[in-house]
Amino acid sequence: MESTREEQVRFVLSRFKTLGSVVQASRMPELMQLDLSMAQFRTLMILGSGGPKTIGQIAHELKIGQSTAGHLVDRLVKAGYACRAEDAEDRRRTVVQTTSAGQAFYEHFASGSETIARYLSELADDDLKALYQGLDALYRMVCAKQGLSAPPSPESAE
Amino acid sequence: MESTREEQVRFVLSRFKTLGSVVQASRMPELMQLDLSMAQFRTLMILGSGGPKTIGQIAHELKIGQSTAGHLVDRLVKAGYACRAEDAEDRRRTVVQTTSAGQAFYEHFASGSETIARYLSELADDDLKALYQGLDALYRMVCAKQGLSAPPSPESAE
DNA sequence: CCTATCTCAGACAGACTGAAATAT
DNA sequence: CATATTTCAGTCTGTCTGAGATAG
Repeated sequence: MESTREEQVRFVLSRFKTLGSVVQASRMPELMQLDLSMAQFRTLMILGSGGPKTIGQIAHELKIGQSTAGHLVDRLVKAGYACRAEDAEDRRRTVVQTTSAGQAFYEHFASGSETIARYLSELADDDLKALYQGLDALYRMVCAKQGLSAPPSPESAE
Repeated sequence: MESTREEQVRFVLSRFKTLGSVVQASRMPELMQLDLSMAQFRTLMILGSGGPKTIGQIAHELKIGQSTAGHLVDRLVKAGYACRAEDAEDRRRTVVQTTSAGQAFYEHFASGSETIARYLSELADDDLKALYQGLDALYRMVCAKQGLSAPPSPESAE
């Protein structure tokens, strides 16, 4: 491996790109069958990434009226992707969150990790270790740049 | 690093998951502004991943009528994400393909590699090398499992 | 005549709004 | 009374279909 640093960066990037295409391909069947409108899809993505939200918060993030946001949530609930619960602090508020089906769908879309998982366990020992080291370093870089919470040690991994 | 293989697999997977969430977060602004319906979005994903297609092929893949597929393509063309060209072999056929804007959107969605690129170049040398080795091994595993073309050597990356 | 696409007319669903009703 | 959400018209846009027109 005698390539320059710059070449290595380009190479890693191209691998990320290719693996991204594989993950995207794994998303296609679900995307085809998905019976959600774009507005509903957006709502599901917001709930999946941002956790439970009130109707008002959803309306604000999507820049639509509360009436419309309520309708969107209605449909997500009917489709089984979201559910409502009363807010204990203020019973006027309804907190909306993903169901397990909704969260699973979001995660499949966000990371496609089930797709990766199928290949990962068959890697050679030293390749797995290398991936371990490289991804962890990348993760820590992302955390640092985004000012996220201190990188948890390997032991606390999900 | 004294973890077992199984722990390492779980750890790598959790890192993929987290990085996937970061990439997903980077997709949100575009997703919010995206003025495409779900049917149009699906069509764009098909064109982006599968290359140029005729109206008939698109209709078949989406399991809709050719009339509807034609309308969907119309809108993608108006939105600037796709364009039509005559098929040289059979001038009855119209070949539809993504514009550069459409392809860029697809790739942003599929891999989110621009997001990764921002962090990659600042990794320490040995972490970058490790990522290089690990991702390449993973890529080769994917190629092997999917019976894809023989893994190109590092030099032919991209 | 056959095939690929486009055009047209019409049914239907979802998104969205603003105003009024309800609940806390 | 103020706030969060729902309900209630009503409009608009997009999807989809099938029949018929057009082109190769």
